[in-house]
Amino acid sequence: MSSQQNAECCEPTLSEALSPDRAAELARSFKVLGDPVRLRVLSLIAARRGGEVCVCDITDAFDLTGPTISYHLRQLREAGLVDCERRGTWVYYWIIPAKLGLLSQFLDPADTVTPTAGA
Amino acid sequence: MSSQQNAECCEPTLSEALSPDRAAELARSFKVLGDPVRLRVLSLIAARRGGEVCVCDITDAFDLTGPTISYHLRQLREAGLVDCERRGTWVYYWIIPAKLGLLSQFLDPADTVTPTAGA
DNA sequence: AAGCTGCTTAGAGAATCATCTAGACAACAT
DNA sequence: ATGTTGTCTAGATGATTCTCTAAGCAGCTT
Repeated sequence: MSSQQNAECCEPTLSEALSPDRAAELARSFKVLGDPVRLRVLSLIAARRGGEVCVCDITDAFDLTGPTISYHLRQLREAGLVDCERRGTWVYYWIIPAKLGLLSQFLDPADTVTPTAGA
Repeated sequence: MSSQQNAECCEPTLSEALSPDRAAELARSFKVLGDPVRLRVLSLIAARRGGEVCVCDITDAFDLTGPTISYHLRQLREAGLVDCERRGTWVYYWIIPAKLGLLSQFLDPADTVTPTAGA
């Protein structure tokens, strides 16, 4: 675990020029979000009251094999978007809101120069 | 142009279960954001005072050929993240804040159940 | 301990993607 | 009209991705 390499002081927004390193880091997160299955998995986890979902429930919700779901969960995990814990037989996943918040804020147009009304 | 197919009434957030169609639509946007070059291009456009950037300025900022930049700009355009207009010799690009806002809000953890502190 | 179930890892194959070169179109200049 | 410059399209290619099957580990049950 520990997937944050370049934790810098300030969270970037689109309105500030992005260094190549920072861009690569953010792009990796967005790329992980850029798959419909992963987005649905993430949504399924986030929508769950209690915040935790068993892998078996996720697998049941899709027409995909277990290994495929496992692959997508790993992508989400390695991107720092979710974390998991084994409890006995089952493995439970939950989302990491801080990471989502960082990405959300990066895209937030409130922090971004509005075109044709720029200040 | 006109890339919004299923404009529904409410913008989705992660906290609500995502339909496969909606997930596919959102994933396409995030996939476009999931490339470091495109993210830097978008940042370069968004950071520009006045909100508009000539393609030639973008191309100059990268160690990539013109066609490659053009390819990425097309991806951004088809995702509805930017739009462009030709003015004489040059083509100018600007971002579309509404689209960014939609994606930002989708990821906003304020709209999302916090794990272990769920409602 | 032997077997069963839940989940992950390993490896393979088809599809998609990012990049390039070559060529085309658009607008301006001479 | 012809040439020059800015941008885009077409086609090709190596790399990456998503999915599967097969096999492995972890923990429970008997």
